Amino acid sequence: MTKKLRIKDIAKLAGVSTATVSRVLNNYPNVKEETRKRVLEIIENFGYVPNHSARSLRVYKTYFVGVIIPHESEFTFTFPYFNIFMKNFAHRAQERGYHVIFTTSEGNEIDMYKNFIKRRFVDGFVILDVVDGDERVKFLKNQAFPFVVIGRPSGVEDYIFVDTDNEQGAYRAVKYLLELGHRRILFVNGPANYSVSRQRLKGYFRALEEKGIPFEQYLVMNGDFSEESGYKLTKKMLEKFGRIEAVFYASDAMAIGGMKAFEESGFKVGKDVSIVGFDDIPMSRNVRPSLSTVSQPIEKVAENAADLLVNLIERKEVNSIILPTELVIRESTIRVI
Amino acid sequence: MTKKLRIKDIAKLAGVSTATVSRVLNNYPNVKEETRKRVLEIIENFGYVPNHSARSLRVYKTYFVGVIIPHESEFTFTFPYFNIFMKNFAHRAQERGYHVIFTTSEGNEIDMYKNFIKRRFVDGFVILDVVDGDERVKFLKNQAFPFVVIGRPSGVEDYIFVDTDNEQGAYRAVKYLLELGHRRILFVNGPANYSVSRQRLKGYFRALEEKGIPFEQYLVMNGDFSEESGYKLTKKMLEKFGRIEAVFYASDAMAIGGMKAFEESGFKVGKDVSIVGFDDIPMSRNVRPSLSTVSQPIEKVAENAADLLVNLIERKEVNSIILPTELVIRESTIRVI
DNA sequence: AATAGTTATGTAATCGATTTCAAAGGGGGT
DNA sequence: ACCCCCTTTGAAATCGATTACATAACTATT
Repeated sequence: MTKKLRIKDIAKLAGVSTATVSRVLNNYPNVKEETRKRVLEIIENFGYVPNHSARSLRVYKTYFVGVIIPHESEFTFTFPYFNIFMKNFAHRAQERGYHVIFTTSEGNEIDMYKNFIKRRFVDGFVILDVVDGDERVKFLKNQAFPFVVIGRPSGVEDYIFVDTDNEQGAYRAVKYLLELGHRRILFVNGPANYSVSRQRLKGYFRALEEKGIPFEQYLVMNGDFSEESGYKLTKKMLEKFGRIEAVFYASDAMAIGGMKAFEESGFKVGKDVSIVGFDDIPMSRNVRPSLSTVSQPIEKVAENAADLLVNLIERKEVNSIILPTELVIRESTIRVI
Repeated sequence: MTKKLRIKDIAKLAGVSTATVSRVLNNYPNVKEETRKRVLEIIENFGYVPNHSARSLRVYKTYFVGVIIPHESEFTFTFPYFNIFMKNFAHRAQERGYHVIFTTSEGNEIDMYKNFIKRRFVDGFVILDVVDGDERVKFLKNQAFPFVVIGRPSGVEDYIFVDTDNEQGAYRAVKYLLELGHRRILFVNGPANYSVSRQRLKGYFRALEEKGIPFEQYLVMNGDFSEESGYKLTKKMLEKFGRIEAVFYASDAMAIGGMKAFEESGFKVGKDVSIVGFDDIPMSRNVRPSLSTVSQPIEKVAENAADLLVNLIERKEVNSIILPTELVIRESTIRVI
């Protein structure tokens, strides 16, 4: 292991003081061009890089941002593409000079955040998997600590977020089902206390309204985004209604659960019944029939989240962002007129 | 934001020196019980937590470990369950007092590691997605920097790893196909320069040998673990052989690609042909027919990796670990005698 | 040539912990 | 009362950077 170099060593080698080396490192203006060159050359030759802890201690910044996931959370389902998010978030953050600390929390989440802040582990947080009135959002807001929310919970105010246009996505999906000729469209939504659920319901409502079709409360139910809940709710609906024309599910996982239920009851999805999901998880391309769904631009969500968070930390101007979704048509839907 | 507390403040409040507070914080023996109590109470009351950078600087340890993923890597496929790995790895590391820094690298990977080491970002690394003669392994070994490898590459020596028993897994899968009555079993392996491929080939070979069936080189081919490569190779085999009894794929993704190819050619998987995958990714449960496969204990791999890495960092005794796999029988296989 | 105003550089303080070293305090034995 | 030894404590150095402040060196102006 090459022995460690300190700023002092570089200073001695270049025949200057540590202050000058530091000025060169941090691109200060008042350094003679000749000196700057000499110092940079030595830094380059010896491959010197400043110690992160020392710098961090002095400037009171860590250049780290935190991602904390509840250990029990089924985030994989409620926020699909988690790894794609992480990859793109970390990448963009890194381009901006920050690194990501990833951890899971067990029990009291807020304690984890408190601890991170007090220890000065990170300069900011990104918050995933939020619910209405989210305690973490309240806490961080209260602490005036930089953070960005993925999603758009209600019951808390005045925070910076990145979200996809759920209302628009649901609207397009339902509108498409209507255009195919379906009239009675069931909607298996997510949990009622999620803002995404509220937004998707709005979209569902708007599409019906536009076509002059009355909204019927009994056609809407709440699952928990999981495959199992999709399966169970579909079973229940089949018992209740006998025959079903079309269903819009608020997650691909629920839609896939629903597909199983239909098959078991002898209905062919994409022939006897049309279904549309939400998320466009990889599996949706591979189920038989492949699933028509609303696709979310996760990469962009991640990149924007990183940008906003860094801007927030560096006190630049920031504005929340809503990204458009896209309807992907596959085999699970069929025209009836 | 509650104003920040320093060890000095706690010392003053408790009427002792900072040295004593530090001794209490770090559980040193020579502190009078009465003093310890008083100091602890104040620490508790004021919610004091030591600054991480300062501590880090002084003790020359960061209590961080690094996970660096090549940005272009399709690790999701070659190492499925990436998020499950991360979740469990981070959780166990945290239990041991360490946190995870996650990042992606672009271009020269080794530079990234160098940088992390020189900056003293982390105390150790875990390395995923390794190939034979992996440069990162060589580099870190050479630097004598603590690291743990997931998998077991050849061409590099004397490193600590956590691996699943690929040889055993392949052996069980092929043995099962033989027991079902199949005789000519094709094998779509992974890339030849991966140790997992070599190990799985060994298992395939052993199972055949045990039944006295001669090994035929032309029945084995190399894909790249991706769904597409499974599809293409299967198409090619169908052209070549006309009819196929059974295939063992070295990844579920390839097996699922293969299923498509069979269906397109009019063969019913689980009736006309038996196929077995490897990995047990979530999708395998949901394709039709569901996929028989070899399941890997990712959670345990992750936990063991964290334990080994921390032990390595703390200079405790460590031994590499090989974890058993399990054969999961579903609908894609059928008995023929 | 004297002076003012920049520019370039160095000295030393600082960030907040841990740890070395020295010394104070307390108890036991003679 | 004295000495020794062990426990407990504090003062000050230290980790490796950045930065406030002081000063030296240079330029420009009169």
